[in-house]
Amino acid sequence: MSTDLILHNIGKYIALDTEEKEYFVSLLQEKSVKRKEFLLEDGHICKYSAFTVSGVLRGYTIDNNGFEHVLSFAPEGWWMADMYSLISQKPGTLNIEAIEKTELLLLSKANQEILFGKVPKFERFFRIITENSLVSYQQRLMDNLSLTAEDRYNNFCKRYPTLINSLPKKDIATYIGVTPEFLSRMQSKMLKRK
Amino acid sequence: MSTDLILHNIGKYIALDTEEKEYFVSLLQEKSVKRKEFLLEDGHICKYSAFTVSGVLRGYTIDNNGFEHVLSFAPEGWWMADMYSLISQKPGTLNIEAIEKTELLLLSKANQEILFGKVPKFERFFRIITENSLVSYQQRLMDNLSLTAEDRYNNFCKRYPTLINSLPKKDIATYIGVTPEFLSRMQSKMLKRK
DNA sequence: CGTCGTTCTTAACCTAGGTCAAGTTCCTTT
DNA sequence: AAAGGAACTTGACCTAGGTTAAGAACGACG
Repeated sequence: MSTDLILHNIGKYIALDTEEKEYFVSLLQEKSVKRKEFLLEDGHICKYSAFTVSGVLRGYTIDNNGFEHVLSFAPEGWWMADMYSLISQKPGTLNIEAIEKTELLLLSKANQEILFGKVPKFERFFRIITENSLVSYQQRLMDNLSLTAEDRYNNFCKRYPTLINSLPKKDIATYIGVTPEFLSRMQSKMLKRK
Repeated sequence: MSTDLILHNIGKYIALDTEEKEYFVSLLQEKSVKRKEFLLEDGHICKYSAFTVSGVLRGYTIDNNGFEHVLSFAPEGWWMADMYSLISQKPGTLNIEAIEKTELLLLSKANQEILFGKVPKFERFFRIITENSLVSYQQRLMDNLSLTAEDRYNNFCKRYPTLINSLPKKDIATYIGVTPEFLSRMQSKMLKRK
């Protein structure tokens, strides 16, 4: 599996020499998940950060009434993990499933710690991407509290124009915080208005 | 101003020798903000991370209809910043205000970068607290999508029992994502039930 | 290429929580 | 201690979005 994408990605934030690159890559393992296959199920302990080389992952929780809520998607070039479980090494609540056939590179928590010891620059890399992630969750939280469902949907379309056609509508719905039925009604209303 | 609390706090995640502690402290500046005084206003660029030594800060945004939404509180021992603005050095949307007289230690973005260069361990410290913060925003987002207002209120009371009496109810309301009027009605309903 | 399960749509009805308005109580400031 | 403004409460009414149900269309797999 090609490691170009992941190295390019990291290269945006920290500079690595050839040896460091090779060492980093040696800590990764490849994994392929089929459509609808799970990478992680709730109640289990998350042992890996997953980087998507191709395909898309979906991370979601199931509430007390059995409804799904999408926490995040991980298309090409994105990382995915149950951060709560990964950090605490306690059973988590996230389900991670492939929406389509997906190729991953996995970095185990154990290897990540070893990496931090050997190449401290990676501590910086993960600090930076965690900060960026934090900012986007803060924004999403404020959006949920202050925007209408329609505005949130339009934001989603603007922000992820490529994703919009490759994701099931029901998952977009629960990502932006509405029921699939309501998204459907909203879309037909928007069409009529145009 | 005492730096015991901040050093103790950092000590939970990384070990520092006396010299490193002194160096770190030398990069901080003290600041005192009065009740209702602003530390940062929206439209400005955030230049500092603030650590609360005593008192409480409130970080909130104002939406298009003029309504406030509390993003976070920073009581004793917590950090506060407009992370979006701090990272990007672009104008932000967060207002940071003292709820009561508050004593702060400020670490400027410039000094933080210098600190990372001189004592790389701090990169680890900030990675870890950013990860923890990320996890709590993820949890809060899922709670907003799956719990009723009453459950969110009860969670808040359980999680921050000490804060509950020192914060204005209107701020608790917009933190959990309801109007102050609705929180009021909810509370009287809960009293009657008991 | 048919079929069976998922996903999507539409419609009628429902409810949690919002809005507006008017009072009351509590503080802050002088 | 008085006054003025926040913060809080309560009530009547409203609406964005949820729920339930049933049919239609899509698409994965044999």
